[in-house]
Amino acid sequence: MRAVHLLTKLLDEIVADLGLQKPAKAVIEPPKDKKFGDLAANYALVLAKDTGKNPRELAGILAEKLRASSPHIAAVDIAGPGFLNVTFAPAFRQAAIALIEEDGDAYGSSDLGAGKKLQVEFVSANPTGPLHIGHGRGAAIGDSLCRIMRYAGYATEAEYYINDAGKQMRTLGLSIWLRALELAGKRSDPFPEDCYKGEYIIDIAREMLGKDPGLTDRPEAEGLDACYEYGLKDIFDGIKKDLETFDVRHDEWFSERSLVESGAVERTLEALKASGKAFEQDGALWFRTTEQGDDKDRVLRKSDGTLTYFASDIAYHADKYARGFDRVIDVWGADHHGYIPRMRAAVAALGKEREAFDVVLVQLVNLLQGGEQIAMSTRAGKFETLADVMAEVGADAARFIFLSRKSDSKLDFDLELVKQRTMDNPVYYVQYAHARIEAVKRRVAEQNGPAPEEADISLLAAEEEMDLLRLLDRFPQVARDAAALAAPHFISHYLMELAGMLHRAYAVLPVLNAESRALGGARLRLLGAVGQTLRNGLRLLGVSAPASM
RNA sequence: GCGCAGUUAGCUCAGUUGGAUAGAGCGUUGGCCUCCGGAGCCAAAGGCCGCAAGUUCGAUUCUUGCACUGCGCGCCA
Repeated sequence: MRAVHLLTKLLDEIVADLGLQKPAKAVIEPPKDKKFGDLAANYALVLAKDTGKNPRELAGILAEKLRASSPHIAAVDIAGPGFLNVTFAPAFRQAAIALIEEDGDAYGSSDLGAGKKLQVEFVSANPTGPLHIGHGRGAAIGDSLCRIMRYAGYATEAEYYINDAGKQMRTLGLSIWLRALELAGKRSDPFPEDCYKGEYIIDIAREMLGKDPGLTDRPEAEGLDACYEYGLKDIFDGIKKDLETFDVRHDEWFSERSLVESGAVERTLEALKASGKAFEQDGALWFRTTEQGDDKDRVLRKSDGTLTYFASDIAYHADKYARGFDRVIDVWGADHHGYIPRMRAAVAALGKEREAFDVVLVQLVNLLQGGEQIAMSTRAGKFETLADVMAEVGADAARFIFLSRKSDSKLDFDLELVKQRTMDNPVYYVQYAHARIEAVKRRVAEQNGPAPEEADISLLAAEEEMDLLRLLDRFPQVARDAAALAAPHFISHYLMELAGMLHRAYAVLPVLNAESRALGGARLRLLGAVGQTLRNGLRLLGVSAPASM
């Protein structure tokens, strides 16, 4: 980031000096091959397009001015069609260490979000059963996103939306009630198809009967209510516990029922009618979402008088903005993608700009064991639930796998692989890099090795050392990109690269047996900076950075 | 039928404002432990970036068409 900043500033000044407009498509990035230098700029290429001049000629002018512009720039080469390949002076590279030491846990943070209030809503699973592995992926992505956005300067809150008002909830109460009747020997009809058939429903019913043997003697309406309330609480306690085990925290648990009961949904519908966005037809109330590009208009209140899920969802999002959030990110299962256009239409109708609402889609997780698919929707699989999977592979490994793919692509989660400690399972590779650095620090302290105070940073000149410095310098940009594109996998990929570079350097650059204590000390500080950066990145993923393994 | 995603090495996947010789891990083959942690390192082989057109100095990236895979298309939630 530092290097990019400097070069951007210098080039912008030069372009302005020449009386040219900074091209919109100007980009500065690390070249694919490090033999091209530290950073490559395409300024001459895009300026040539804008001005109609020869790109290599322009590059020559820019390069000459750039060479004279700063002592930090060691070399500027012109390559290919007109790239400017810039190499920085070693002292400038080496200064990254002091910067990282100074910034510490904040190295890589930014003010991209400028303090704007952001809400990330995720998991929000219907409380009709325990969380499964797919929810785990959503939880990992949502939680990591919160950490990344917070790091990038957004005032971020995590929220769980509880769908406790709809038909599914009545079904939950009914399912428990019927199981209770069965257990009490008062019912022998087949269990209805449309009720929840999971084992956990029977457990809940049994538990209720244990506490209240007279449950099934009560009138049905009363019994159903009791079953619903008890089941909701029981399942929610389980969900909260599962999320806790996964180190996922929500700041707010928002109840759909509270919206309905407070009249907020009705008020929202009235407002939509008043503004002409909603209309009556065929005895139902419709929302004109087609005005905003949806395929068809959507029903808000059915002709039987009941509300659709969409109706309360509009009220819910209105409530989010009313609570002062400038921006909202919903993390949804990819099977809900068809819902996005109407939700966008709703947000637009609420008078919010396009940037105020984003959806991160999370694709399905395919749970495998040794390459064999495990069914998740039935109760046949032993590892059906998130809790079971966590107990089997651990939270760190699971999170890293979830966060090492972009969210919008399918993910095979193979229990055998995730348990293995190989590069098929890179969390250990990254954690091992951190543990190794900590081990070196311990060893150096024990054996009275070189101290940081003895370091002469300018001795860091080996290829591996410069490679590490280059990579460390890139982290702030990676963290920023991850925030800007809501892409946690940028972080995990960067960490794998940094860990790989560390392992490579580790093999050839001893601290204790360095040529001098000044060099050993410098390497110690370099390793310290790598360790700090690894910790910062792992923290953004919610994965631990162990001192030993 | 319409819509949304995906298609990159044997396998699992990176690669966003169009750029240089398309990357990583696993797997395969061959090397490295008197030396701070071998959960590691080094090297080699492995590619019509789904197919075909178009846009231009340049396309894995943008446009269009086609193929295959997954998902979605209700006065369900």
